[in-house]
Amino acid sequence: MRQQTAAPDWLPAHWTPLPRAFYRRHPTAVAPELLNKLIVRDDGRAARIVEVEAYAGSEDPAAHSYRGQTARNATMFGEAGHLYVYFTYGMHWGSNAVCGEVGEGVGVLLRAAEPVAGLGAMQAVRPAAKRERDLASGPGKLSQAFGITRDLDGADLVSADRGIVIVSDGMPPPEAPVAGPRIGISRAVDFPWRWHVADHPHVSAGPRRR
DNA sequence: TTGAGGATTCTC
DNA sequence: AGAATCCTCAAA
Repeated sequence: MRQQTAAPDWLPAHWTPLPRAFYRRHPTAVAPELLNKLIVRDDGRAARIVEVEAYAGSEDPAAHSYRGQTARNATMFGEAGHLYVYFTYGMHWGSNAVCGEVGEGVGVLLRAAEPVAGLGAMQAVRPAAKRERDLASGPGKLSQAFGITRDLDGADLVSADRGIVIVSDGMPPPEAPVAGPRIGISRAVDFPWRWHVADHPHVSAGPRRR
């Protein structure tokens, strides 16, 4: 009989986890295709991904993995389709989907999403959010809205072994996603490796203008 | 052992 | 514009 990973029983019927092969490619190929996919937790929280950035390991001076594997970035060097969670600025968590082949250290940062279910639970853990579009319109906000911290580093987004998964509900990626420079980095600042859904209100505010 | 910097967010 | 806040890693 055919080997197939069973979808978790808490997942709505028409929400299909993205397969391992989806992630096992270069992050610049994966990133724009993650737009309009859904990130989902086993308590019902779900949000549509509207902004992402690719980080490409040894070819990318802005990547955490640029100088090779360390304790912090070890998950990035593992199997594609797992969640790489990092801590920064003393208080914020960032969530990435590991891509490529084992050992490459590449992935896609999930920068912003539009909540579609479990908004009450998100608001409860995002007290600073005044409006719906404040819930997950930034990498730290998205992680906080979904309760993503160090505990979930390494979670498998394909099997949903730890109650978090990325799925398709049938909506395709945008035909013309907006590409541009990544935000908040100090090296490789011109790589046009950030993509977002055009004119979407849940995209992050972007770099502070000077 | 140290300390600069950080894939940010919030409030003033 | 400035503060918050602490982990990581290279070694200035």
